[in-house]
Order: sequence, then structure tokens, then C-alpha cells
Amino acid sequence: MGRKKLEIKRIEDKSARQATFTKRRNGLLKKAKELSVLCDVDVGVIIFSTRGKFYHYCNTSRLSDILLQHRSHVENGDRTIGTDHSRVQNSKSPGAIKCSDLLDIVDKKFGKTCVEKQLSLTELVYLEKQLEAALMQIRAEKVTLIINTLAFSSLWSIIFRSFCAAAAAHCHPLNFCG
Amino acid sequence: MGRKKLEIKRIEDKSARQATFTKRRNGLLKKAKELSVLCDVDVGVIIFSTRGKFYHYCNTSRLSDILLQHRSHVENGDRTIGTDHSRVQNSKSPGAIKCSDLLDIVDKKFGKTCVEKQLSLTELVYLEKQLEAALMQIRAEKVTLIINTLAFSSLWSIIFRSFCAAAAAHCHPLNFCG
DNA sequence: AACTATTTATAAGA
DNA sequence: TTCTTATAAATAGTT
Repeated sequence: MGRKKLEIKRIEDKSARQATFTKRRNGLLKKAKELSVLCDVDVGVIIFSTRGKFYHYCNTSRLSDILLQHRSHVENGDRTIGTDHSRVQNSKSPGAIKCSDLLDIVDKKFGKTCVEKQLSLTELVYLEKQLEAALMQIRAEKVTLIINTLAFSSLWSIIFRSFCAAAAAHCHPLNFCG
Repeated sequence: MGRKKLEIKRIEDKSARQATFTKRRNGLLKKAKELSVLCDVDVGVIIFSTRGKFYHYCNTSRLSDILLQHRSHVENGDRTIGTDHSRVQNSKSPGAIKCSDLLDIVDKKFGKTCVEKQLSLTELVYLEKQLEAALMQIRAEKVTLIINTLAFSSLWSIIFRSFCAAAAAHCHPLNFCG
């Protein structure tokens, strides 16, 4: 769907790959949403970029509520867990630095000019703070991944329960579900 | 993308909804696969139809080595963790069921004949074992995600150390690395 | 971040 | 249902 037909294999050019990733990621998430709305079905999409950034769509609000709630919980150092998740998502607090932002900074500082360029004390302290913030975000993301995986394993328990329900019609349920 | 512009809201006509579901489901899974190949990222898609039928796509090949190693580690009650992962990968041991295999079985049992078909005790016990194996796999995957995330956070410590090394050339290192 | 030539997906119809 | 086709939508390469 573009100027030329694109062969479906890894795009070797880094910037082209990044551009395509952004476009197609948005496209995939949009299509997931449309499918769930049009056909009234449950859809979940998860995408991990190579930098470890995590994108997802999930139309079962329960799961995303838990995810967002937990993330804000970690970011704010506990206590007030509000229900207004959009506010948390859009906040521009100093601690809410994105990994991608940080990586851009690292790229700029340690890109091709790594050897020549000297860092000032101010720059170092600034970067140190950003690294600390990033570490917090990484830890929060780790917890998110764990929660996500637990949610997936509870998906299996849903399937398992449906087996049990089917079995209950013909066999003693305790044999399978007890 | 059709004869008319379609408003994104639940399609009320049942057969039209089913037709759209089939087309868009295939489209979404195709696009997920393309994204993962073109951009070399990990993508997962899960879809539950209203009938409870389950469709999915997931490219976890990069993690499969670690997963299989971990699983064999758990299965064999520890000790010899070989480095020949390909051997483990190709083994046909009873516990080495793939998620996709299991899902095929689930599809066959609970597809369109969900209501009519009765499951025998033997079938149920067999499926129960397979579900247990799948649960083990899911748990192993959880551990992998944790490991993966920890690896990512130690990546930051490497970056941080490289900052320190750069700083050491001009400033007292203890100010930044102590 | 926008643009636009093309390809791709798909809504409706056969 | 499966195939066809007109049209909408996505997006590759470009700026």
C-alpha cells in the first residue's frame, strides 16, 4: 500500500524500519479496535519494540484498568490510586520520562560523536537523573509485563473452566474441577 | 475499504457481522505477522469471537530457546542444562506440547460443534494434561519475561558505566560512579 | 510531520 | 457460501 510493492521481509535500513514500524503499529492498533467494535468481539494486541517499549490494545477494560492503575501506583510511589487514568497517562511530571526519549538523548550523546564529544558536569548530572527516572520506568514496565503474563495465564483458566462446564453436564465436576 | 464507507459501530445484521468478522480477522492477523517480520518486533494478537472461539497470532521464536531450556530445566528436576538448544527444541517428549497445538485441539473440540459434541472421560483427562503442560509453558514464559526485563535494566547499567568512563577522563570518577 | 502515488483491504453484490 | 469488483483505507517513498 504505497509507492512500491514491499516484500514482506525484515527492512534492513534502520530509519525506514522505524518509520514503517510507527505507521504499521498505529494501523494494527486501529484495526484491532475497529474489529472489536464492528463485530462485538474481544481483541487484544501486544507489541514489543526492539528497544523494549511496550504498546498494547485491549478492549476488555478490566485488564487495561489494572495495567494503568498499577503503573501510576509505581510511578507515584504508592498511595492515591485514582480512577482518572487519562490524567495519569497525559501527565508531564519530571519522573514521567519515556524510555524512547531517553534513548534519543543517549543516541545524540553517544552516537557517532561518542569519542570526540566531552560531557560537561551539568550534562552528566542531568543524564544521571534521567537514567534514574528511566530505571524507575523499567521497573514499572517489568511489573506490567508480569501482570500481563498473569492475565494471559488467567485466560487459560477461563478456557479450562469452559472445559469443566462442558464436562459437568455429563460427569461429576469434582473429578476435573475439584 | 469497500463499496461504501462503513461507520465504526457494531454491525447489527448478524450475517453481515459474521462476514466482516471473518475478513477483518484474517486481515488483522496478516498485518500482525507483516509488522513482526518487516520491523523485527514481537507481536501478539488474540481474538475471542462471541461464540467463544479463539484465534491468535504470536511470534515468540526469539524467546523459544530460553523457554525450552527453562522448561526442560523444570521437567527434568534441574541439573544438566545443555547448551544444545536445537536438540531440546526438536524433542518429541510428551510434555513438549506447543501452545498452537493445544489451541488447535481446543478449536476442534469447541468449534461449531461445541454444543452437540460430548467429551469422553479419556478426552477430558487428555486435555487436562495438555492444559497443565500449557500452564507450565505460560509460567515459563512469565519467568522469561522477567529475565528479559532484568536483562534490559542491566543494559542501562552498562550505559551508565560508559557514562562514568567518559566522565573519568575529565572529572573525578567518584563524583559520578562512587 | 505532511504529502501522494500505489497497493492493499474489504463492503456489497453476484 | 465463495468469488468478484468498486471503493475506501493504509502506507512506501518522498519532501
